[in-house]
Amino acid sequence: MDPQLSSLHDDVLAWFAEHRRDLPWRGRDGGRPDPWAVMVSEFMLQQTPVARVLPVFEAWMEVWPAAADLAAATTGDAVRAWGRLGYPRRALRLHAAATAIVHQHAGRVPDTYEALLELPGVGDYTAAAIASFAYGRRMLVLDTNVRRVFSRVVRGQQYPPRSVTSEERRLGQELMPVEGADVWAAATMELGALVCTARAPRCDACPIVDRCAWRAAGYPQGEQPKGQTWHGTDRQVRGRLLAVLRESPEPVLKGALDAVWDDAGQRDRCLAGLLDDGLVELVADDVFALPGHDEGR
DNA sequence: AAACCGTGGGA
DNA sequence: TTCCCAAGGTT
Repeated sequence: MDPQLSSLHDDVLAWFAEHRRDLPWRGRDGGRPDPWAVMVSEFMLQQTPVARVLPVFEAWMEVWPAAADLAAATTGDAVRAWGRLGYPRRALRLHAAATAIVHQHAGRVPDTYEALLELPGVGDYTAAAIASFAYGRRMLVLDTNVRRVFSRVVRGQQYPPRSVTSEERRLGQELMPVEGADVWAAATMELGALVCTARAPRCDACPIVDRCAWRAAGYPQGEQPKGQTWHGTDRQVRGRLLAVLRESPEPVLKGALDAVWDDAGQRDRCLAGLLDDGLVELVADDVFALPGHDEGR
């Protein structure tokens, strides 16, 4: 192997060995983690910071320690347990994935990228991550952290392209070690999360700062990806509506939902959208709840 | 393929 | 205070 590449691996892996966080979905003392725990964590971590996932993950695994346990619950229970993680459709998709695992995979989380990709809510990143972290398969795991690290170190640019390019895949494959690709994936992700951060990178703590093309180029400022609007959007309204239902143990009257937003047209459209998505259920005339409220179990 | 889908902590 | 953005996926 290219000796320069080999020393890059060594430096990143040595840094990881020292600074690796002991997260509950990671395996203990070198052993493989529980695939279901990996899967739950990956769903929760989609666009949500580790610190906010931690307590919800612990509670979730306590209640539903296996896919079959979640599949036996109602989707409403899943949405409520999801709490304030955001993007609650992920809770529905995780529930649907658990159901598919029970019915089509005998309750075991699939161990191939292809089978994982078939599950609801599992895209390229999540399929590769589960196959890698839970089963040790040699997969290219390209998350936002890895893409940022590679963009800076190799391309010399502050930010990666908006969406994954074939060039990034080619580079990622090239850099991926033959052995221990799973540890390499975790290490490069961790480096991006803890050191090579988006906002204020801690280059003084970086194990490969001397090889960084972005640093060598004098930290040229890339174009900021344009932020998403928030105030006044349907997402904000949906969030408020669902918060009311999530925090109420009992179904609520429409009046309680009407109170969260002035614009009645937008409010009703959002409520209809939530019903359509399966995040909310109509219990009776003008009475709403999270789905499965009266199903029992 | 661009737009949509939540939330809250830190800079 | 405002803005950024965090282990993406779906349509």
